[in-house]
Amino acid sequence: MDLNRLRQDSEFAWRIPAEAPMTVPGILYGDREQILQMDDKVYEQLRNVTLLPGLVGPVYAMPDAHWGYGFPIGGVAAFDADAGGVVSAGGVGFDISCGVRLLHTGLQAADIEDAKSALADSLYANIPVGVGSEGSISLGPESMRDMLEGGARWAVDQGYGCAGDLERTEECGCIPGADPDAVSERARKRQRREMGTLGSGNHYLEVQRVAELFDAGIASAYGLDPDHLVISIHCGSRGLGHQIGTDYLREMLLAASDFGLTLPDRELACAPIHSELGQRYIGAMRAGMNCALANRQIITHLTRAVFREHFPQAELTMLYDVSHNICKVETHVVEGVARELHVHRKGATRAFGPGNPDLDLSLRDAGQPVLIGGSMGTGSYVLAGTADSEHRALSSACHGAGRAMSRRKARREYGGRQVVDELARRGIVVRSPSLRGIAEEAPLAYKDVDRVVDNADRAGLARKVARLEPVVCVKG
DNA sequence: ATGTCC
Repeated sequence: MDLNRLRQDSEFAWRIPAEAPMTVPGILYGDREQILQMDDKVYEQLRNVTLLPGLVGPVYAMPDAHWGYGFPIGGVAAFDADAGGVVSAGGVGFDISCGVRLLHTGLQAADIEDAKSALADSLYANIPVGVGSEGSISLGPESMRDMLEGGARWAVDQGYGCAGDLERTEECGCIPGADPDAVSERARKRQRREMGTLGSGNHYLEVQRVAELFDAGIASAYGLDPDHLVISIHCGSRGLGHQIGTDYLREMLLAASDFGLTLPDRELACAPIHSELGQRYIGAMRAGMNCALANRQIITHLTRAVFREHFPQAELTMLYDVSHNICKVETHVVEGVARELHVHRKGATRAFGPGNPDLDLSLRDAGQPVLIGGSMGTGSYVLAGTADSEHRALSSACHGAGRAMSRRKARREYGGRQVVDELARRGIVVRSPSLRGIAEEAPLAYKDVDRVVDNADRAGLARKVARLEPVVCVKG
């Protein structure tokens, strides 16, 4: 990216000045080198977002930002419904409510050293993974509706997990306002047999070792101890979310001229929040969020069953579950005024600071756990939302390492077998149905997650708490 | 991300 087009606000914040016809500036977070290496497409896409109506405050790009569909991945944008604000299917992304759930195991790294391979085999055998993977659960029309309305709460009612899980899940596991009738028949059909499945791409289930702590106080509040094992589950709303995205992108594009919207990019198709279409999309998107929450809840249940076989003493309890592809209605103080905003976070993690009433009391003093998935074979991180993150980026932080090269290029550069062997030499056991997928997800196809997280911390988006290293990885 | 093109 050409730094000459940016104004440097601080060591870690770069501004696209709000020149007409832009109504708000764009802010990119990261160090000089990161911004320099960012694709020009991120600049172009972030600038395009600033041209949408009803924006409040700057639009933001997180340090892991890269080229996405319409909005950059790692993008944050907030709209005021009463000021003509819009909701955008491309601003949420195709994988609605993709997110990360982190579980404690109570085990130490040494406890599983001799059983890593067997554990990997069991996890791989019991948790469906890969493109089009199906589980043993099949939802009829009534159950589908209940799931779309109930989310993880529905899953717990069905026997997948316990009430304690919900206290540690965003929205207590169920976002209100979901509208199953706004979800197409095709979207539901695609999801019928996909509950409790990981999917493909960058989705995974990892057993990880707590490798380093950066804030002992918050780590203690989160129950993170050195050398303890945790489990990260990264997945979303599978075929249902994807179909909702596809359906509404098409509909929003066709309706754009009726709304008098001139789109800077077809991929930024959107609808006024107050329009019938906007409201219908929000209802469908919330159903997609409940689907993702239920999905991660069922996978939690499957994971517990596997661990019970191998380690009867293990107790899998929740640290937290948070989405990084979603539009949420939140109150934020902008220029001294509290406003209700529709905050789009696409590849950006909500990072509520201490005292936020949405947090369970057990987490409220420490702030919200911000769960960052690294690339395969590299570190993952737990951060904490801070009071500062509110005015830095509407309480948002990065979501992962962020891709550094396209999937196609990664396939040309790396062999799947070679990547698996290399990770095995480092003691990381990988199971996946797709060597091609492994090549696309090669660690070097991603940005340096350590640097991304360092800069998220230094930019004041969230505070570093712990670094996690992979031990076992089940990969889509 | 995705029954990797209805």
